[in-house]
Amino acid sequence: MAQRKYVSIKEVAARAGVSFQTAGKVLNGGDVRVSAETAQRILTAAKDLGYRPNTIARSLVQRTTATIGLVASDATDIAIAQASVAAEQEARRHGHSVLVGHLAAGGADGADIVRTLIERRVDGIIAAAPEIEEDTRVAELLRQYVPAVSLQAVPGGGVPLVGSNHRETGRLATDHLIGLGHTAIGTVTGPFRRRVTRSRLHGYEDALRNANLETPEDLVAEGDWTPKGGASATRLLLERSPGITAIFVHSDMMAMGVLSALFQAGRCVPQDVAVVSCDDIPFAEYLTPPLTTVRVPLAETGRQAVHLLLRSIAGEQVPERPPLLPVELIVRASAAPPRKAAPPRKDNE
Amino acid sequence: MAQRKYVSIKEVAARAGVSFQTAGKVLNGGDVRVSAETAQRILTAAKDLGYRPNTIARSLVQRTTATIGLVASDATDIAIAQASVAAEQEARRHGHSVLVGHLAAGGADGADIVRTLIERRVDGIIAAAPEIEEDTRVAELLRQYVPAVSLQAVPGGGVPLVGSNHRETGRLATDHLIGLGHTAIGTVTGPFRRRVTRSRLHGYEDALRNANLETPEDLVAEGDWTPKGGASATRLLLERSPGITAIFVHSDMMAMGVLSALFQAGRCVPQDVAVVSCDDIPFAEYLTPPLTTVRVPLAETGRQAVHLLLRSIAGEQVPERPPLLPVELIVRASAAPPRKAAPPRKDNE
DNA sequence: TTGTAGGCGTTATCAC
DNA sequence: GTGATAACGCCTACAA
Repeated sequence: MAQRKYVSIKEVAARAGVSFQTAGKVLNGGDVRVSAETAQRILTAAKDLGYRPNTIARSLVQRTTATIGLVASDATDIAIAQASVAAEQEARRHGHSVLVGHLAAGGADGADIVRTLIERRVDGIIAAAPEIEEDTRVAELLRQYVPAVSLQAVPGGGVPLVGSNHRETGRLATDHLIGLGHTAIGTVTGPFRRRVTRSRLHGYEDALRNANLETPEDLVAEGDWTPKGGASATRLLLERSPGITAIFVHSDMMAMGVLSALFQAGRCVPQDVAVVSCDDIPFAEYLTPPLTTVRVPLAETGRQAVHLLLRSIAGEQVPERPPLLPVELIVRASAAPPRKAAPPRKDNE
Repeated sequence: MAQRKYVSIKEVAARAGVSFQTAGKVLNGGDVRVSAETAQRILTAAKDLGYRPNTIARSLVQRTTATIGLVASDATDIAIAQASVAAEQEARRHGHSVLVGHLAAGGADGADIVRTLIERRVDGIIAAAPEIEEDTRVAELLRQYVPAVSLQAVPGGGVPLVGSNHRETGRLATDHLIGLGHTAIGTVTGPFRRRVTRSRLHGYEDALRNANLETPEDLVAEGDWTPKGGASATRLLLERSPGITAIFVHSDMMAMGVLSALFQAGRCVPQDVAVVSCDDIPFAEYLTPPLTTVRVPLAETGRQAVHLLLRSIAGEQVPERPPLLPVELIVRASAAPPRKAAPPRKDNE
């Protein structure tokens, strides 16, 4: 806590008996045309003094901060956390630091966060927060000032979008359920306003349609990505359609709530109700029962976002719609064929 | 993507027909002694041009960045994520931005991350990564350059420590189990090297000792904070001490693995084995069964870290050991009294 | 009320 | 090889 004042390049130079420009060359600039001996003198002087380069000053003259901004969800949602941690690590591997801003509940402060990032002159911004999907002010800022990459739709476009095929995800999950022999398949969705939700819902409908199954509205219940929301959506579903034998859930986090609500309603998973979800968060396999889910490459998405952004920062032209990352069904224990002759139990309701 | 060049205060001034210093006054400096009319002219000029103050330049002269650095764990661990998100939000509420660095697996890069933060001249650093508990290089940097606050022990001290009473946590959990009538109580711990682990273990032993119960080494199995580690520790425990009727787990994340392993071994929770854990992560109540756990105020810890750090940055003297945050037992369904006459089942093993 | 001078720590350019 | 000179965008005096 001795709050030692930072020593500048000049003090190092003085101690080494050279001009500060020379010191600068050996301490930072790559093209060192300095005699080995003076270089050494400068280096030891720097070490003695505990010199730390001042990136702020460097940024000022070079007009680049080697920093990227990350706007993320509240990150109670593990899926987002996965992506953002991976993004940060990847950025650092490429010599960049990351300035984060987590949206408050509701996400109304998205524009404030982005503005701050811009004022700090980040070289680029990654948006990883479904909440700002409809925020036109954020979109505006993202387009106008720095290169940006988004993990969700940006109103008005103009910002490259990375992610996976959500419709395919919904289809894959539902197909699996259909393949097992289910016909009464409900779904617990994300918020309807979210594009991910609608895409996954489309995938779900695609699958049902292909199998000539109906999709009555009773089979769809809206959640909010939280376990709690998943649980209440499930209760609603059971109430409206007690005959349901399978549920496609739009996220693993909600699936926890679904499992919990099912358990409390006395329905066994997978015997009474089969559950398939999306994401494959790290502990999906440790739920009871282990979750059958469609793996979404979250970490990889974060990394790809960084790569695209770095290319964009470097002045390269990057596609606004790079190829979607592949998803994959991970079969575990939460989905099984429906009970043959046994009609759904009516008790516990 | 039009990469508009940033406009500087000079261009704004030119457009408003004043000197750039005057423009500076109204755009930033608080003490505006400028006529309302010119001020207005400057403001509109700024808006027209899309002026964004350059924090970098400001930082250079003011020698403060209004940025704090956060060194965090890989954050697959939700507990850490909770604290760090809360910290970031709180920092922002106080006008500070947050530069994060997530340790890679193993945490060997702690010093690199801190060095980067220092070179970026963060005003202070929060360390939230158990992995660096023994890293003396990190400790050195933390002491030497900027105010810092840590959520875990720092070798050599000199850095204020925030957190909760881990020993009390262990005691509370174990006492609950004892109160329910259990006598064969095992524990799945964090890594032994970690101080948290040892403290919680001490709490566990305190409780057992007070109840005149033995603590054979067989009852202790080491985990690694992950569900997977929790699961294997549990299997080990069941193998060594099949008669166990209760388990105290050192984290909710591991508890998921414990629950899972117990389920697979055919032991019902809580009837056959009672489980009490620590943390109370957001979805603890949605596990099957809902987890009885000792709540650790993770978010609050993050916030307190920010408060302390901000005070320290302001030059205030802060205590190296501020009061520990209180923990609280949350009773849910994963712990019940042991079966009376029924000896532990031997099948499935 | 407004403008001028000087400097924050660095890098870049170009003499010496 | 080395060192002047200038600039990056802003702020804090202080002078007009």
